[in-house]
Amino acid sequence: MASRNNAGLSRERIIVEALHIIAGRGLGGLSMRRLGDALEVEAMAVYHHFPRGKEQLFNSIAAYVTTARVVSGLSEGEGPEEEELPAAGTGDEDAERVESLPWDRRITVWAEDYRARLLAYSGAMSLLMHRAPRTLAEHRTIAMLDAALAEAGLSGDDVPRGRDALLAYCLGSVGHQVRHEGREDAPEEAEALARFLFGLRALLRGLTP
Amino acid sequence: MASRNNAGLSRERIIVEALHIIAGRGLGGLSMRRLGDALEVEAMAVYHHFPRGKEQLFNSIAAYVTTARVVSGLSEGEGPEEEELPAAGTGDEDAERVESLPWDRRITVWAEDYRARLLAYSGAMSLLMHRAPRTLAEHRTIAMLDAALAEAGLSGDDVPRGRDALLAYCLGSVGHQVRHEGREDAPEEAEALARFLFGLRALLRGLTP
DNA sequence: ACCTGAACACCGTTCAAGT
DNA sequence: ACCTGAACACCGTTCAAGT
Repeated sequence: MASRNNAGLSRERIIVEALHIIAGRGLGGLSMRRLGDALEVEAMAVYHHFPRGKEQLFNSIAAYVTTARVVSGLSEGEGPEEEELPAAGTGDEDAERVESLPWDRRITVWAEDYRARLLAYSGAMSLLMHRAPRTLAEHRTIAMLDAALAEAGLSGDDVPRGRDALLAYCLGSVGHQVRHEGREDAPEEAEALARFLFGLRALLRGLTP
Repeated sequence: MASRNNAGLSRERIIVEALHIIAGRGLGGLSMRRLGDALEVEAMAVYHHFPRGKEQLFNSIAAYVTTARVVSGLSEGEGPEEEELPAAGTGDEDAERVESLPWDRRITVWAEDYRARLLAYSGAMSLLMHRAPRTLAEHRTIAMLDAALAEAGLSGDDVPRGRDALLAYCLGSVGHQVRHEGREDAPEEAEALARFLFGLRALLRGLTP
């Protein structure tokens, strides 16, 4: 309405605002026009930052949600559908402390963190079902899981299989939880976390040769 | 166009046609108008069978997808958002044969079947992230899993926790698979199934006290 | 480079009307 | 009971234009 170029517009600001709308009104409540309003800009302005439109915005949201603490802007990937987010800047001491832990603790720390992130943006869970943008965070996660599983004694095909089992379990655990969120027989967060850890421990135990 | 009352319209026909469209053009490609066209009916005719509109249709699709072989029509649930689908009619001999298996085989048979069903309607996976309609099939599945886990030696809170871990793993495993479907580093179905079973065996082993 | 504003084709849903 | 058809408010996206 007031009509002034809002120079602050950036890919990250747009994504954060989109996640805000998703949190408040659900994924179906996110429209380009509403997103524009929230950013105090005409809806069509976001097309300048996401030329391939809502599809690209969704991919970027999926990348953002699955990526550890974001630092700066997003850089355009070279592939047709790629989005890249740089990961953690300030948490390097944490990283060092984590690396000295035994393999199962390392996986557990990662899993709790991943779960918390997915839960924080639970309104975007359905986006993750059909988008696996290649991010730096994904690459690091796989490397970390594979190393931990190798340390646990797995080898050969068991490593990618065990790693996929862990990724699937975390994704599914959050999916299962948000799926039941509105129901009166759904456990509260404390019990949901307890169940998550119970299943994770079982999976880790069963994975060990 | 030709304009004749297509008396054959029913809830199930609508759902099946909707799943057809979803399979072909994705969830975003399903519109009431397109659905009407496919059913050779005006779009507004489906509102007579789903008075609460697309939201109710989505809930019914979620119920349909998570429910074993459907037999007849869908009956209206009494709760505000409930949909009910009757389960298996012809498979009773199967059920008897399955009941005589050891607990871990019973769970594995169920898991493979559940996975296959989710995979068959993989375009609707994102619908399942925010809808857990109470179905007869869900109730039976929980009863079966709880009984099997009790037989395995679990007791107390470990039973619902173990059961949720299994449900979460199956959901997440399919989610993880369809999530990576377009990517060139995605395993083919044979390897995907192998990974699914590998993780399931690990989880079952880890769940046993 | 970054944003606007009008335009177009499409969408979900309501409602009065037909049979 | 079951379906039609017009209408309304909204949507994603394109494009020419502004600065």
